[in-house]
Amino acid sequence: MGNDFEKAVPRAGCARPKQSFSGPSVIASGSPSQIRNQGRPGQHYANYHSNSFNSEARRDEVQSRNTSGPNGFSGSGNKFQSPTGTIKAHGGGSQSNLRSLKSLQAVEQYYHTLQQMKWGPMTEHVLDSLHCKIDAFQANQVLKLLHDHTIALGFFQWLKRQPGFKHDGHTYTTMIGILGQARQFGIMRKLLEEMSRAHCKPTVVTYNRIIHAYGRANYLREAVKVFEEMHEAGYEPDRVTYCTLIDIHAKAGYLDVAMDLYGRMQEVGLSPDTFTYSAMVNCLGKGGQLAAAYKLFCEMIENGCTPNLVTYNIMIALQAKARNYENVVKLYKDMQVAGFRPDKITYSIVMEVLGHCGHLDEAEAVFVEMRRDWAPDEPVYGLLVDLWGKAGNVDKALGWYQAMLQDGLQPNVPTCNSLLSAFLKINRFQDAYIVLQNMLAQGLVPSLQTYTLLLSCCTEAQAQMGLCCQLMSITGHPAHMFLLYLPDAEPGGQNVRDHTGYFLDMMHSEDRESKRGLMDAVIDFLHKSGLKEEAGLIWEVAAQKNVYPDSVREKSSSYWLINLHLMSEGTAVTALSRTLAWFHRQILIMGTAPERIDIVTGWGRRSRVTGSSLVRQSVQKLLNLFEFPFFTTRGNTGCFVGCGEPLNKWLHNPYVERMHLL
DNA sequence: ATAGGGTTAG
Repeated sequence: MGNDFEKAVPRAGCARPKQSFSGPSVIASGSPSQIRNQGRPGQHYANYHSNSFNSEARRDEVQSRNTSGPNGFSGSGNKFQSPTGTIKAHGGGSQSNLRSLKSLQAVEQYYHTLQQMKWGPMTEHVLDSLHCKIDAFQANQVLKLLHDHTIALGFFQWLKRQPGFKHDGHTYTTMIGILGQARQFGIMRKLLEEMSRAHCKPTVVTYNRIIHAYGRANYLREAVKVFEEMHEAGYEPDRVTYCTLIDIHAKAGYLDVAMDLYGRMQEVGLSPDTFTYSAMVNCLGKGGQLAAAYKLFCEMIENGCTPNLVTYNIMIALQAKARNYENVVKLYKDMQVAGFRPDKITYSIVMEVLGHCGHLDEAEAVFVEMRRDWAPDEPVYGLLVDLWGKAGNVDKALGWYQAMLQDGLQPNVPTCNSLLSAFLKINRFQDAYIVLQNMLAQGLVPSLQTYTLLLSCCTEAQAQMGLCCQLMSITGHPAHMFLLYLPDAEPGGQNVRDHTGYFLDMMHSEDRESKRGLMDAVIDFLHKSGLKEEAGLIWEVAAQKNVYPDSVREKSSSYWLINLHLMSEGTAVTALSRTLAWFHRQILIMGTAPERIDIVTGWGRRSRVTGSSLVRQSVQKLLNLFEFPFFTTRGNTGCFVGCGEPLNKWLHNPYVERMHLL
């Protein structure tokens, strides 16, 4: 099944506004077209992004990126340290230094004016009253500092009306980039057209930004279309174009497409650079091919391409996740020998490793060490909240949450999720309720992860289901409507397929991991609630939509791998049953049968102890019950293998189609 | 003349 999906051109949807279910009545009676027509732009998701990073934090990032070279020294040259970050000023020489200073003042004036307000009729008057001439170069510098797209666009349009001012390719490209990041695709496109009319032809950079914007919002088809458009318009894609395409395809679960692009890039004579290598190392590692990732990392060095801090962080994180601690320590040292000081991300990776090994005190010690070089940010505090919460020590988790507030930081959604999860874990529902209410009161919009952890809790704590449901309901997340109005499966199940399809389309721009997490929780929940037919149908739709790209693949000709490794118990059983049923149908329809099937359960998602996995146990039970002819290989008791004639014979049984109902 | 894009934690 997976192979068909993976081979095909990415089918991740096309660009259209995100929709949200507008209310129960729509869904209850919901024909698909009704839902479509009544959908309105998803406020929910727009908010999520403006909340998850405040502009202060982002500026901080920009600053640290710009100022620290490999050794933490700031670059020399004509740079001014200013409150708005490092701005490279005009030319050289003492005469031009004065000019630079004036130019800088203009940039600062406009920036400070714009930063303080929302865009409104008054803003223009204030800008007019500055009586300060500005050219396209300076305007571009101001634009780069503005993260709010409404303000940026307001300023951009105001500039057009200034006598003597003319936008150029840079200001257009920067504006297009800001709009793209804010997912304002319509306006972005308009501006691209306008650009040609204004005699500023777009460049490769302009196209790259657009491709990136679509890709990060998960509109892969659209991103590829722009890539083709660009080609037809006579532009040659460069390293950045390829790097962007590689990254977005890998993130969306199309690792093979990413690999293919990597090859094509080299065929046209573009050698990979540090960014491209980093992206590739990351996507191989995340795709479960750690050995290949490390090989590429070494190859990169052999080819004379130096890893940067990000590359090291990626490689360290991958080794940490695979629990190869010796490699972690080695890379950590190599990184410092290469002249890079650990940054907040490096420290976070180390802290997380320590936390997961149960050494929370040492994780705290690393926090103290980090503090010597960096001001802790929200994610670092959030990590400690999470680690203590997972360790079951909610007092410590709360302590770190409060330390974060005292440090003047605003909590964000992931951190609240960690705290919420900590309370749920020890069944303190009243406190969980307070956390959730607090989130809402602060204008934080519960995320897919919030809903997912509540639903998982609901599945586990059967006795407290009512309380969990209450919590799920007050999140206001569309996933709740999806579950609440899930219809009973009609024969053939088309109604459930449609319902699920529309929900997943709505969740389009969420990242794949989050979607997988939610679908996993939903399927597990339904399976355990006895709605097995529905669970099976939902799994099929999710698989079709590439939410589980790694679950089924043809390793070599007629040799298939079913990977249940990252799934919950209910999902694993459902996925396995439906996949075997698919093989059954393939035999009947196409006459093609697999020669061998490996069913990999790993140790299961929640197990920390080798060999004691709930997933493995349930899968084995299921296989035994249906007399699936399997054996296990030496050294891997979590892998069930079926092959040859016994497998073929077994797959012919009609009951294979109904396995998931048991 | 000057400037613009892509990679990592939660």
